[in-house]
Amino acid sequence: MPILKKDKNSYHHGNLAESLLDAVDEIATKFGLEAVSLRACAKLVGVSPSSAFRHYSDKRALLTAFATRALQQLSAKMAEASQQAQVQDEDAFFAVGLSYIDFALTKPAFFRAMWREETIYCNDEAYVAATDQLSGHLQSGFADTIEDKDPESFSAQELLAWSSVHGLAHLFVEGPIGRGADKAQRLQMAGEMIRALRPAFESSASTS
Amino acid sequence: MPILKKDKNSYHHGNLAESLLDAVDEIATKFGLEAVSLRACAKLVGVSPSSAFRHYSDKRALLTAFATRALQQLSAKMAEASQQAQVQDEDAFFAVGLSYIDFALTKPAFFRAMWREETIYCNDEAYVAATDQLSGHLQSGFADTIEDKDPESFSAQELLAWSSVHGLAHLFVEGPIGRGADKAQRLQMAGEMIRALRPAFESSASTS
DNA sequence: GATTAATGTAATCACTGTTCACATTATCAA
DNA sequence: TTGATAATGTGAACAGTGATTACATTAATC
Repeated sequence: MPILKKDKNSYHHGNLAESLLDAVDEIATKFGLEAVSLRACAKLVGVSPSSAFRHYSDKRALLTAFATRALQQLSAKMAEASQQAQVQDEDAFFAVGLSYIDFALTKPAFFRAMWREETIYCNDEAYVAATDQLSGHLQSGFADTIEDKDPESFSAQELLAWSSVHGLAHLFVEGPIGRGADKAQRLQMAGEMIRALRPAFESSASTS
Repeated sequence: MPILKKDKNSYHHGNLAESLLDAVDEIATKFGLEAVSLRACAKLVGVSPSSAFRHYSDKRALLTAFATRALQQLSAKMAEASQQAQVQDEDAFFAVGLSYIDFALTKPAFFRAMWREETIYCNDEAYVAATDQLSGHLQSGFADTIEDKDPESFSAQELLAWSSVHGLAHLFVEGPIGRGADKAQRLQMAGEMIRALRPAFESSASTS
């Protein structure tokens, strides 16, 4: 279990950088991403507001670290889904895509934090690495042959795969789609959408 | 031309509600959506900060109105693209989808403002109407038969159409895709993605 | 022309991110 | 062990934020 609140009698916290991320997690989950403030995080951890700046140059840097952690969590879920699908000899992309959307539905505040150029430092080394890892999981789930491919280049079909899954996830979280539906129904919709995508992948000779 | 700055000698502005939206437009375009503050808007219009609250109950209400206006602008672009495609006997969905992505690339701050549940009142009547109109344009561009359909229900293919186009637009604006590319190159990528989507629409009997 | 509603203002509030001088503690060489 | 130094946390301050309130000015209406 992570240290969140500081021992009141000790001057040093011991693990403040991590604990601040946990605080962002907790506040964002409970009250939304907009409710995350440095001061609220510091109070939750039991530390003065200014201490945060010893570990993060900015609020933006803190949110960047949080986004990076969220991306890694999503990557782990996708890897798990992919592995499980291969064991059970099921469609790997279906499983990976569904886990992507499931994550967005389960942790909407995390999903929001991941993709926000104005609130994070999107050229941060760790953040970029995390997005690369993510796209790698999608690509390998999509066509499980390629591994060492240039993460910058996407084929039209790979672009389509990521875009459609990401788009539905985002429309669920921020848009008008699926407003009246619960999570199970939304996952059902997602499954049908991914299935409808299959014909686009089978005729591999369609792209010039 | 819209009234932005108030006549300095007159007490009343005359068109403050609209002008505040123009101010949001200008600031968001120049300095990003995060830079939009009520006070900055008021200053730009030449009016005291508190006057904004006579026209908008909230900052959130102002941003809701702005998002609504942006949605209407996007709808207009899509309608135009659809019409032009039909005149030239081209693929309507291709044109509509491309114009969706083009809008996101041209006015990223507007696109950001549209989809942000925590910063707008997403149950606002006008906002909901604007999203309905938007989805209608996508549906009619996708299959130009349906018109009076329930905007709440999407077929798997319609879901796929919106999600993929929206997803790529969002990944361009907030994500790591197309970082090194300029606008023309990104539109090229978008065109290829939409083309790759076609096989999913041709076999209409694929859905149960 | 007087009354009333609409609209803009100034002062003020709690809260935010951020900085800086300072306090406390950990680390490590002598 | 001691003492120097780096690391880490604190308290007080700053300007900027959204929001509220009592008040000022103007437009609309009868």
